[in-house]
Amino acid sequence: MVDVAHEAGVSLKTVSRVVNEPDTVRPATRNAVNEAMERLGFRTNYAARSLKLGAYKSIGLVIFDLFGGNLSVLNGIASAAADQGYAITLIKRMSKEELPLSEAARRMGQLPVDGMIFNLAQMVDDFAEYRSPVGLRTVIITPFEHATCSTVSDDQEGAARAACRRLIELGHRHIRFIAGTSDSLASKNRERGWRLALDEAGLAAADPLHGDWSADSGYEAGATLAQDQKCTAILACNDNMANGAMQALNDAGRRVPDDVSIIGFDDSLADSVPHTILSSPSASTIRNSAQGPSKRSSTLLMRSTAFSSPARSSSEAAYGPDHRSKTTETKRWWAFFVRGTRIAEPSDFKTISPISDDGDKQS
Amino acid sequence: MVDVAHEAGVSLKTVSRVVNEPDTVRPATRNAVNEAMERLGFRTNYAARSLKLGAYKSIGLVIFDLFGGNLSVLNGIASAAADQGYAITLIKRMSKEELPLSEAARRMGQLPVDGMIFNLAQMVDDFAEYRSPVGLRTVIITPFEHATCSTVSDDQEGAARAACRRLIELGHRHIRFIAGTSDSLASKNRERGWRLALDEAGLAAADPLHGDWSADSGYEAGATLAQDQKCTAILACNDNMANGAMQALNDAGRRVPDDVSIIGFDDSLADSVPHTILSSPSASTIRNSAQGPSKRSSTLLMRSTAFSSPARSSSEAAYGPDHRSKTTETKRWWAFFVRGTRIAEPSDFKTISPISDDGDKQS
DNA sequence: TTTGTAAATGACAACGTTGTCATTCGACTT
DNA sequence: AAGTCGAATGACAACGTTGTCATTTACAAA
Repeated sequence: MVDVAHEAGVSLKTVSRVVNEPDTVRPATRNAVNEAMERLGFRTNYAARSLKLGAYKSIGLVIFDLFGGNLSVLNGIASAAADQGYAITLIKRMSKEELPLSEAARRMGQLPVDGMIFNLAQMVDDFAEYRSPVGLRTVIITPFEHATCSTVSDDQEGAARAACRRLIELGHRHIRFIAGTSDSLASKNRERGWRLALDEAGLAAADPLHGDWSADSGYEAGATLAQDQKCTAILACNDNMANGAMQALNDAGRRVPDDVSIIGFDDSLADSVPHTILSSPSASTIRNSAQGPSKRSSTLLMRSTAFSSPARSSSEAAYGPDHRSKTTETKRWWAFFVRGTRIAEPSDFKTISPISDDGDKQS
Repeated sequence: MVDVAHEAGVSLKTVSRVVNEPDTVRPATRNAVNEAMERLGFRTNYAARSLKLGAYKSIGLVIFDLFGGNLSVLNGIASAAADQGYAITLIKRMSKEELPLSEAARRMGQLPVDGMIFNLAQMVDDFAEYRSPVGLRTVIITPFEHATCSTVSDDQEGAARAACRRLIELGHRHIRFIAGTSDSLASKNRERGWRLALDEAGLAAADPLHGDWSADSGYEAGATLAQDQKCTAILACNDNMANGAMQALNDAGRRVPDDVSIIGFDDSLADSVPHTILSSPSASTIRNSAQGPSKRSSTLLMRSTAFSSPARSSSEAAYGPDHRSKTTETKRWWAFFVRGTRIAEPSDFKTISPISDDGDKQS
């Protein structure tokens, strides 16, 4: 910058102004400075600026893998951050055990970020006792409340419940559930929603089947369910498994959606990864979007880390306890989708599942 | 840090040493400092450190969307970076037109990164005239050579060629191609490889069909190809389309793989997004991994931006021309996969496609 | 106890920017 | 032409860390 100032024959501060508040400097001067910058290939030194400003304009994202719903989260946060001129800095968990919250926070604390978002797809051991490093706000995407951190979550339970309710309204009586991996929070909550809807209707919940999110595991579950002649509807915990189950049912001679209705959850990027629904023209599924929590969490974070005071110098301000408010939100961000298009209300739903009410075999 | 030093009764420099080179400070002192840090919740200020060191230990990644192969790239770079203690900072293109290289570079130049990687899934207008900002090395993942930037690329052409060759070896004579979107570089190169193999064998290349990566478009193409009775093998530009085509063929009464062999390309994360192959138990496909270029490009970048001199002060060093070497690499990083497992050589391949050599209709 | 030597520690400047506040400039009024 | 006032610019310190180099300390040998 000193070179630019010299080249343009102005002071350091003027160069700074041209960069940050061009309106306050005369056009002639501004042009001179801009030309000098161009000539010298000047780029502002981000470290120095951050040092002065006390903020990085970047939020850290700890994500546990790059798969399904997590991708959606990454996508949503990247977009929301970009809108506010924030960058996102990514830490990905490598192996299953590797990254408890505290360790992730420690690593993130080393990086130039103003705050961080944990996308907690599965429960970790140190969730309860985790405390965010002072001065580095944490927002956790999880359905559980945390003692000190804000949490945000899509209402997966409500989504599953609504879907299951709709199936019940349509006359289904034996609705089975294909769960995801047992460590998945989303799977747990969807299962809870499914049970809830059945309970409300006074229906019994047959044992859920357990998959691992893969279409293969869905196929396996579907093969088992094909034996259950009573079963006329299946709630699968993601679309891969729904797809697999559908194949298995077809292979077993049970038609989808004629004999059996299948509803899946799709956390993939709705616009760019339309694999399940599209890959099988005869599939009947619902989607729920996971973009809500990601957008919300980044907003939360960016608001709270917005440039408040130019620079915090007193140790009290920098290291003192974090008195900012904590938020706990579990909202309905999900929505019903059929073949890529959003369904306004579950009432539009009947297109999905023509039901043979008690026609077939139901004793 | 000054608070920690005061609390522990030592100098600033000693605190710095405890953080960076703990071995050089006596255990007693070290403990005192560590306790003080603990008590005060001290985190090193990354901006200040970077300011002194002249490096951020972070690489920027410009990615055009979060889909298919790009995901794989993100994954690979994130892993490689983490191994070296680097963070990655992500910029995602929002809309189709939004982000030419120069604009992306400008934005990235604002961020605390030591270098950047462009994952160029499609050709952009300003590719040729793009020049990386001085002091901020660029590596581009693309099959094209660039005048000043290093480029890295998986040999997509070679992969398609090898796949097509294998089909020819197996007796196929009419092998058709389903292309991806026309702006895709990968699609272009795979098409080239397909043509090459056919040329080499003296076979004619029927017009390629054009999809948009979606299974729907693959279905459509498959429906068309089902009419072509001569066609016994299909090379689809990704697995989604392969899957769609397979469905269409099945629906048209042509069995896969009995009547028609289908080979797809899968750029998804091989380990975590096994949708196509797994979703259809009867599919026969190949995969090629895209992790190679991502790993290589980040290595390239991290090597070239490694802490050379503690801090660059002279304007010559900071803003002078970039004399570092440029690399252009197009390697065979791809590999054949069948149902999730790697096939050592195309010779293991015959399991895929039982062929009715000239039995059927081939005049 | 004294000396010699290596290890441990400290004082201070510097990294490149921006905030504060003082100063200079330019244009408009009288 | 002098005076006035706001806009434009500049001088300087400060942000929190680390490198350099000087100083102190600890310990072993004499």
